[in-house]
Amino acid sequence: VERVVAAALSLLDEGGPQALSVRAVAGHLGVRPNTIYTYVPDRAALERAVVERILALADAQVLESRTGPWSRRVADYAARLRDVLLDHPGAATLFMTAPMDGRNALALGERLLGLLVDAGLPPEDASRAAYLLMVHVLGSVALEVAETDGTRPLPPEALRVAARYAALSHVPAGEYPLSAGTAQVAAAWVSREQFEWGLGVLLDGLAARVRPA
Amino acid sequence: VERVVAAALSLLDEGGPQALSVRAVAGHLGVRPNTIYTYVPDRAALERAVVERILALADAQVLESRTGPWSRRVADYAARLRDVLLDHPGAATLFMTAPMDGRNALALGERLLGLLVDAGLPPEDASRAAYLLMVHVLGSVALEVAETDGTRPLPPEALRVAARYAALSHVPAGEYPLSAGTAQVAAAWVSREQFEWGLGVLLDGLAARVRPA
DNA sequence: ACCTGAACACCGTTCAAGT
DNA sequence: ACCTGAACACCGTTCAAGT
Repeated sequence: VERVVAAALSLLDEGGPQALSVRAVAGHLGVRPNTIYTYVPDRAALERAVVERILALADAQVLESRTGPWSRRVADYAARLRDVLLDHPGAATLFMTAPMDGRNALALGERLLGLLVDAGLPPEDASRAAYLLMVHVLGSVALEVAETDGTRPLPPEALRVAARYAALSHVPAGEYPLSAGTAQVAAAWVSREQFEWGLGVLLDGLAARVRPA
Repeated sequence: VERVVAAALSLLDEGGPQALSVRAVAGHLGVRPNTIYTYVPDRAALERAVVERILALADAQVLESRTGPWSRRVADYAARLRDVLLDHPGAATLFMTAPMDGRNALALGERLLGLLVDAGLPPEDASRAAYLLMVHVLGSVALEVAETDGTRPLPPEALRVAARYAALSHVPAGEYPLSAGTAQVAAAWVSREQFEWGLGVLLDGLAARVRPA
């Protein structure tokens, strides 16, 4: 089972999202296509397993710094998650598609919840906030990756932003004055800076919901 | 071209995300598969066209109420967008996959930007905020739809939440106390209430960046 | 438990050709 | 401009069978 998931992930890393297929995994293992069904019930399960595998990587990498203000700790957590996902761009789409219901997803969620409860959020709000943060991380990564071919490694951020800027220069300023006037910023929508700006807005909003200690 | 996109959308509505294929569209129009390439260069272009088509529906539905506080207007705008997307669940995934670079996407973005600039955000922040809001809307909808089969109409929210609650009841409280303790809330992650709670957090964070009038 | 051959009902896309 | 036949190189999945 492990080798099957590993093969699937390396196919995604090298060839992007389309590179994953049951037959390709079989080929990669030197085996006939139907052999895969000995290990995995169907393709959807294989995708869920890949998601779980990547979450395991994330779990290892997310060392919870117990120092600093809670907003900093949450921001670090989110940034690490993003880094891990961007390191496997071919698999990023799967996170929007395959339900994150495995053990590793639970473990990650529990940790994030802990961080937010420690911050002083009521448990109900902590739960909502955890999901809000995941939507931000997963959504940002998915949209960022969607503009690439999904192979690893991603082109450097500066290049991707520059390409967007070139494309945005064709926006007619007469018809769309605001969009044209902020093309520089819109080009950088797929950047770490945008991600963290958004995260900052989000954390400010959460701060207002922290109950006085 | 129009009939091709209409056929694609109705396939998605009736059969979910997997129902869209070049061959199925051809079949739906009573024509051979390769005929489709007279109208559209490839499958990716077809998907972009579907996205544009749905954005056109959204554009029609997003009537900008000029009354009320800016945060209310932005929230209404986001909620309408969400409604339109949830009304075509089979196409929701396409929004995380196909770049939103068409005319209708631009028009929608320009309107949102206008709303945010009127609110008093500096143009650069308005641009970042517009994207942040889109990530929230698109991300929330995609994750919400991912737990269904993507056919139209979606099961009622109450049913989807109840199904999640049943699944979450299996979370071991010993290992994941926080998750288990907030299962009720986590079940409702795929609800309008969660969407608007998150939107509220976001708007509060943005309020702090509005420059004094 | 692990693997196979053979088959079924599909894909996206290209090319030369016809009206 | 619109459509076709024929073909190529693929898919996911099932089933009966073999070790």
